Amino acid sequence: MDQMHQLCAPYGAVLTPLTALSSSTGYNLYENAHDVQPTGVKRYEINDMLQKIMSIVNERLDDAQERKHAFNSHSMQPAFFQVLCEIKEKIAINLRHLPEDEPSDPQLMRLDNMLMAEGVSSSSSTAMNAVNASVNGTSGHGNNVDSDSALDHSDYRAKLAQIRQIYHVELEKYEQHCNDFCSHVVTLLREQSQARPITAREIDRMVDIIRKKFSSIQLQLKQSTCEAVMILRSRFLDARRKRRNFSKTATEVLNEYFYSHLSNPYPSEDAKEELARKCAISVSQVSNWFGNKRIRYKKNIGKTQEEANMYAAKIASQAARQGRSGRESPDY
DNA sequence: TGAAATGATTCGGC
DNA sequence: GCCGAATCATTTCA
Repeated sequence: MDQMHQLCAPYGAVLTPLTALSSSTGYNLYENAHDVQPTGVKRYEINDMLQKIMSIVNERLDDAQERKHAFNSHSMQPAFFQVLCEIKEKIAINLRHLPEDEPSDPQLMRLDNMLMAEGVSSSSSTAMNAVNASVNGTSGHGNNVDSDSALDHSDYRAKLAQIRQIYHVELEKYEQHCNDFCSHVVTLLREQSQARPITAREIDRMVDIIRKKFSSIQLQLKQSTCEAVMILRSRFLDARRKRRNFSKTATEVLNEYFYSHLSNPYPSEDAKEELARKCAISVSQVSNWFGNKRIRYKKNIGKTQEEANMYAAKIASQAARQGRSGRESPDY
């Protein structure tokens, strides 16, 4: 009887279900040890059975299998199963109180979106499109760097492809391990369901729990992949690292505009577009150039006077030439 | 090789 | 959203 108490102690109030066993199964466990149950099973047989259960973990697998078989075919097995059912009914976690579907992890969603945008977690063709868009589009520094950056871009693509490959290999490994572990647990629980009450829904629930635990590994993988992509991007696509001076012609065109509009060196949007077109750079580069020029002109107004005079003379001679040829000065 | 020049970015103000 | 100012990162030049 003590062993029965020890066995059931972790389950909490064991005496009640065991008492209930008396009425529900017809076995009276609490009468004296010499009593014989209605089925003819003596109380020491229960102790014997429980002893076997307790010692099963210390045994070799083959012996354990043998004992398990003995337990399953034991005449008291249905009664024991019934006791466990009643214990479970009283103390087990009620699945109805557990949320069925937890909302997706927002951090995981962000990482997924980023990996998708970077072309890491999408299909190969989509991935390459994303990579191309990222290389050609977001660098956004005009075309003055395009001619000699093709090599860098192919290097960038190669390294991104490497990251993508590592990510997929690791993800596959992770999924394999997760599936293996889940199927192992399912097999184990199904086997155990012969000895203790486990429903299919509870097994599914357990699989869900395991998958959620495993998802932290997935999160870590996605995080480190994102970090690798970020480092790669900053190394290859950082504009400041890729800075090239504008062509001499472009600088001349910008300077001509600046010094011919010295009283108000703020080109309109249309003028910026026109200058961008003439200089073969982007509008934002024109804006940057004028922003820098205004500040640096102001800072070094004495030093830049010579430059100002030079462009003033150039503009004047151009105007004179155009006047002679009957054409008006350029209007941006 | 170090200083100057230059294009881009960031940040606060309007 | 544009601008001035400060700063960064790179290129150019003596």
